[in-house]
Amino acid sequence: MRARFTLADIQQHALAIVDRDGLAGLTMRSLAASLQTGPMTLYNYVDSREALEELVVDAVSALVEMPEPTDDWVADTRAVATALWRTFRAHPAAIPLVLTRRTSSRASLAPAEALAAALARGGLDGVDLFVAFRTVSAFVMGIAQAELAGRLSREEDAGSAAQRVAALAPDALPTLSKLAPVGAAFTGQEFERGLTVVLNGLVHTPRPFDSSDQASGLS
Amino acid sequence: MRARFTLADIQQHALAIVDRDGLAGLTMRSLAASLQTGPMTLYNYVDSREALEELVVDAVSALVEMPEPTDDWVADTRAVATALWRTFRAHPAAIPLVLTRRTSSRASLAPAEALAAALARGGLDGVDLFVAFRTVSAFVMGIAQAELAGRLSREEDAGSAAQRVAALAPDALPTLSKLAPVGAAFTGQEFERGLTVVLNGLVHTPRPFDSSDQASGLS
DNA sequence: ACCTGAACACCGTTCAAGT
DNA sequence: ACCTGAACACCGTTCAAGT
Repeated sequence: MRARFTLADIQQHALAIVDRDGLAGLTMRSLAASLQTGPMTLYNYVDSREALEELVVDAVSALVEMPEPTDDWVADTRAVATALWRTFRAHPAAIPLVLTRRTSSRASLAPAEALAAALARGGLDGVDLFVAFRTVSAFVMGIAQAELAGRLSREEDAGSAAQRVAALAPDALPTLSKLAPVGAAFTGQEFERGLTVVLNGLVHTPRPFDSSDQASGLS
Repeated sequence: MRARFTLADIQQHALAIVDRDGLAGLTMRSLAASLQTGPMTLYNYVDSREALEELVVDAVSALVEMPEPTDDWVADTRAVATALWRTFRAHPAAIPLVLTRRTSSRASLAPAEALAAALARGGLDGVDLFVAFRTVSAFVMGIAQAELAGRLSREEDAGSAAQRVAALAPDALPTLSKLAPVGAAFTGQEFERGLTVVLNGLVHTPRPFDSSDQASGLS
């Protein structure tokens, strides 16, 4: 019998389930039901649940709309990071998978290549390029998890973090107590502004990068 | 009958299981066996598996060795971030929980307060303080996941990422192909150097932070 | 009140049998 | 070769019964 499904079918249905029901909603059984077949049929296409999750990561990665390079490497770096951010925002429940599951597919490495290429156009290479790549990646992944995945999966409103902090002794957490209402009111621009900070760091860190070249707080 | 266990007992055993057997090794049943009791006994101390995982996050957070404040806010910010990094490095299997599970315990908010306080000592407040806090947090969390959790849970050696990339068409991934061997050879200093980039960004971004104040790539 | 065994409704996956 | 039902070894948790 010929193959009933394509890998793309499976990816599409799996991502749809994650988007609709969350990560816990995706099981071999629920995916099989979505494809109108039995659970064991999936094992003709996928080795394991782990492999299925990597397929979801590939599907999400393929949705990143890569920008065209320009002559401004900082703007290009920002554009790639923003493209990743937009994709994560559209599929927040999949973020933990993207952070956790390692893939080597073309789809998942294409955004990484675009990011590395933009940084290389800024004259970074060798260890400096590696550090810059890891730093921008870590920022994008970390803020996506904190800002997008946390909130949605837990059905938190914007003010709940503030309430949680307020419930504790404010004397022991004076700075967080002041910060919490700001965070509740100010949503959706952390990414852009935080990315500006990271990019300014890339521009203003002497090369080669070296942690002994620490900027003084008095400058 | 009096309580046989304390919450600290449960936290200690749970974290020990995660450290030894990984996240998948921690189940209500394995934890109960470790405590020499039945699975249902745990429900006298913990509402659910989710709550148990939050307890593990608290246990990890409590291990962060908070530095004393000095008169240098940049050094203090670095010290708090580094303390977090050291704790994550000692318990890499727990990192996905720390990234994913939200807690409001004193233990887990203490490092956050220390970080926010260090940034506030640098003159940051309001939205700028919030952005700076999120940015440093995102960098620490993101790089911990990428550098520590990924490698250990998958038993990857340092060169496997390079091999994966090399296995693909290098023509399509020219920058990553050059970058992969660098990453394989250069391990363990991404955090320090990346953190320097982020801190330099904080120092060199005009206040109030605004993404229109983007540094030019020509500076 | 605190404890806990039996049982239920799941889950991923092995195995063996179908076509 | 590709498909797939039955069954196995798990899992978190409800329920009810113990002390």
